[in-house]
Amino acid sequence: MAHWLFKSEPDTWGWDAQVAKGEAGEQWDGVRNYQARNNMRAMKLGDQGFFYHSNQGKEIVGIVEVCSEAHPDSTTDDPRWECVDIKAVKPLPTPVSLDDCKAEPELAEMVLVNNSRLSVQPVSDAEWALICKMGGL
DNA sequence: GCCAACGTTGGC
DNA sequence: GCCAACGTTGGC
Repeated sequence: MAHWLFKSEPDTWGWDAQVAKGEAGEQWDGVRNYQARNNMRAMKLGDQGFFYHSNQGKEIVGIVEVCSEAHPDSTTDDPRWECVDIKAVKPLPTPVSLDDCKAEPELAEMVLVNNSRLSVQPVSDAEWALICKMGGL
């Protein structure tokens, strides 16, 4: 199973909002970046990802699961943009901050560390396992 | 609030 | 197809 990382500003769409959606989930709309879109196209039902708060907190706060594969983004008429639906699975007992990731040599290659502007990122199996551990899971 | 990094756009 | 200009993102 592939793993991912979704970034959002908590002011706009935070973990609490995601949790409030429950099992129904919510489309991860508003992505206007080809790399991010391509990552979403590659997602399969049941894939899991981290939910990251940018700007405020700058930490991974929870785990989400893809509950609908890529479909047209309903917030635009532009057919280029697609998005997946995700639902909250569980919070991390201990949020893992960007600083924590930077301080961990094994995460030096992480996209979050190297290309923080990409809003939907792939996460390797090793990174996934390590961050879950760091988060107290 | 600033600014560096990055991606996209559009003129040529 | 190149590249300068512009807009956006996100860490600090």
